[in-house]
Amino acid sequence: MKNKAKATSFDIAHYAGVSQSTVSRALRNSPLVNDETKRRVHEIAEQLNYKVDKNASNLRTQQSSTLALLLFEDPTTDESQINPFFLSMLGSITRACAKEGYDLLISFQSSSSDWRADYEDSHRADGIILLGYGDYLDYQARLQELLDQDTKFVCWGATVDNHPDLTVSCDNYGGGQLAAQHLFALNRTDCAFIGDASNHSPEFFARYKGFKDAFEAQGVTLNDRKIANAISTEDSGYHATKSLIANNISFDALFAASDLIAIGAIRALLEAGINVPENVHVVGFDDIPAASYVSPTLTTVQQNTTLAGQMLVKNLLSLIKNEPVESTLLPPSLIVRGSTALK
Amino acid sequence: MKNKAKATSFDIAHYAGVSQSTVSRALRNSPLVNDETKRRVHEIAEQLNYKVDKNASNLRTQQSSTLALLLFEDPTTDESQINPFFLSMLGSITRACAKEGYDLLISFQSSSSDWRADYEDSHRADGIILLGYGDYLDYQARLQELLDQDTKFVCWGATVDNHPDLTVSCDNYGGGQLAAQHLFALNRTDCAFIGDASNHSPEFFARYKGFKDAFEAQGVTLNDRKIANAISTEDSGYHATKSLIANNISFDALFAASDLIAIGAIRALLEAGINVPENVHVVGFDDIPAASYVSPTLTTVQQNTTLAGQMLVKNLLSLIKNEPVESTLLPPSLIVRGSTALK
DNA sequence: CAGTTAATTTTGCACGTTAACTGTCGTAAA
DNA sequence: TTTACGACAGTTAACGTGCAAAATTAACTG
Repeated sequence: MKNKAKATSFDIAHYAGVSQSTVSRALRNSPLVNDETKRRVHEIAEQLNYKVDKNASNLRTQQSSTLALLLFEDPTTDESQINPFFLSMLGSITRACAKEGYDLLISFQSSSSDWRADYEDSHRADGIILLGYGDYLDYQARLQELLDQDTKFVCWGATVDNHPDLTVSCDNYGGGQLAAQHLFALNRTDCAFIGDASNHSPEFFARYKGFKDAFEAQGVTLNDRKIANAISTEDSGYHATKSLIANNISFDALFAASDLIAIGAIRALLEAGINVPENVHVVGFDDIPAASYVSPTLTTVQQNTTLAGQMLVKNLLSLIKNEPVESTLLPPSLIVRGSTALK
Repeated sequence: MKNKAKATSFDIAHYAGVSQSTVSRALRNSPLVNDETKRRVHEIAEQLNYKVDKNASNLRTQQSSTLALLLFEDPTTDESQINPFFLSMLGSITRACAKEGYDLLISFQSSSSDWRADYEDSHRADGIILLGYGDYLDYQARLQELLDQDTKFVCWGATVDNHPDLTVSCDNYGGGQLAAQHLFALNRTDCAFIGDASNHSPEFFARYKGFKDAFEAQGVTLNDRKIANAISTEDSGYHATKSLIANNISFDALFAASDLIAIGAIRALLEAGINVPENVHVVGFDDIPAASYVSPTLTTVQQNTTLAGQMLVKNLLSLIKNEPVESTLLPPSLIVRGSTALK
C-alpha cells in the first residue's frame, strides 16, 4: 500500500535520522556527504518511492530543465496535418532532450506575441527551439526582439541577421548541387524547378541557387520560365506542376524544393500521361517517409534529422550555459530511388 | 530597456501600493479585489512584462497544468521514424491541451519502470496520456499498477481491464465492418487480411473481427488461410503480402490492419505484377497523409484523430478533477480512393 | 456617535527544495 | 598543548506564489 501523501525529503530525513538538507545533498551525490550516509538515504528514498518535486526544485534553482519547441506551420496547412519533415525533427529533438535530461514542451505557432514571456519569464522553459519552414521574413522582427531580450533560442533554417550561430540548418545550397549533379550525370539538363525561386523562402531559394549554379558550372543554363512557385504541400506541388504542363512548358527533369511538392508533382505528371522517370526525372528534398512509399519511389536530397535535432538541442544548451556556440551547417546526402532510375 | 531581473508580484505590489497577495488575486481576477485596484495592477503588470512564475505557482497549488504524453512505438520501428498515425494524434492532442490551458510534455517509451513516479510524483505533470499501437499485453500489468496507485491516466486503444472509461478508442470493429461492406458491395468477396488476427493486438483483432463478421452476415465465409501477420510498418506489410503470394494464395481483395501495412502490401502486389485495383482491391485503416499520396491512392477507414485527441485530453482532465468519465468510442468513416475504384 | 456588519485588504505562513552559512569533532601540524 | 583544518552534518533563509485568518476601512443602523 502506497502512502497517499507523497514522500518529501523530510520524510527521508526522518527515517534516515539525518537532517533534510543532508538528504538533499545525498540525493544529488554531493561530495560533502559520507558514502555510508548517502547509501542509506538512497535506499530509503527508493523504498518510499521518493521523487524530487520538480516545481520546488525549479523554483529554488530558477530553471526548469525544460526546453520549449515552437512549431511554425505553413499558414495554409490543414489543422491536423503537420509537415512530416518537422515531425521527423520532432522525434529526434525529443530524444536529444531526453538524453540531456531535459523535458520538452511542445507548442504550435503561439498566438501570443511574446514568446519570451510565455516561456522564459514564466520559467516554463530554459530555452526555445523555433522550427519552421519558409516564410521567415515575418519573423525576423520577432527574432530580433528575442535577441534584444537576451532570450535563449535556436532556430532551424532561418538565419537571424548577423547571428548565424543561432541557427542550425541543412546545407540547402549544397543539397541543390547534389540534385543537379545527379541529373546532369543522367544527362537530364532541361530542368524545371518547383518551389520558390524568390528570396521569400530562404531555404527554398538556397536549394534552387545550388541547383542552378551546379548546372552552370557544367555549362548548362536553366530556363527561368521553367520555374513554378509552390509552398510545401502536396497539393501546392500538384497545382504548380499542372500549370507548367498547361503552359506547354517542356522539361525532362524536375527538381522540387520539398518531397511533398515532389509527390504532388509526380501526381500531376502521371495524370497528364507523362511517365516518371522515363519522360521526366524527379528529385525531391527532405526524404520524408512517404518518399519511399510513393510509386515510383522518390529520389531525394536527404536531410539528417537525427543529427539536426541533436545539434539544435546541443547548441541551445550551450547558449543556456553561456558557452560559445558555433554556426552549424549539416551536410545533406542524395538518396537515389525510382524517380530517377530507369530500369 | 527591460530589467535584467524578472519582475515579481512584489514589484507590482510596490508600484501599485498594495500588498503582494492583492496582486496575486487581482491577476487571477478574484472577486475579492476592488475593480479599480485590479485595473491598476493589471496595467503595471503589463508594463513590467510580468508573468506568473509557473514553478512557484505550481509548487503552491500542487499541480502543474501540464499533461504528459507517453508514446509507445513498435519495437521494430527505426529510431527516427514515428508512426504517422500517432503523429497526427500528437498534433490534435497538442492543440487540445493548448485550448484547455495545459502544457504538453512529450516523451517516448520511457525506459523507466515507474511512469507515475516520473511524472505525477515529481509534479511534472498532472496526468498521463498513453499512446501506442498493438502489443498492450506487455503493459496490462503496468496499467493495473497505475490504477492501483490512483494515477490519472487515459489510454488510446488499449482497454484497461474493467475500466473501459479510461480508454478512448476508435470503433475498430465497426471500421472493419465498413471495409467489408464496401468490398462486398463491389463484389469482392475473396478477401485476404494482413495484420494480426490473434488477440495479441486487440485493435488489429477487432478490425479483423468486424471485417469477418460483416462478411458472414452476408453469407460469405472468409478463408483463414488468407491471413498474414504483420506489425504496423510498410516493410512488414510488404513481406507479409509477399509470403501470401509466394504461397500461391489467391484473393481479389485485401484488407490491411493499417495504412502502412496496406502501402507495403500494394508495393508487393505491384512488384508481383498484380494490378491494384483491377486484380486486387486494397483497403487500409487510419487514413494517414501518405494514403492519398501513394498510387493508386488508398481507400481506407479513417480514424478521426482530431476528435480522438480532444477526447483523450477532455477525459483526462475530467479524471484529474475527479469527475466521472464515460467510455468513449469514436466512429470511423470510410474514405474511398483509387485502390478500390475502377476507372 | 457608539456599535454592528459588510467589503476589502493585509499579514503571515506553507509549498519542497537548494545553497550559503554555522557548527562539531577528530587529527595533524606548530 | 595549542592551533588549524578537513570532513561532515545541521540551521536557516530564500525562491514566488496562493490561501486562510486577521485587520482595517467603509457603510450603515438605532
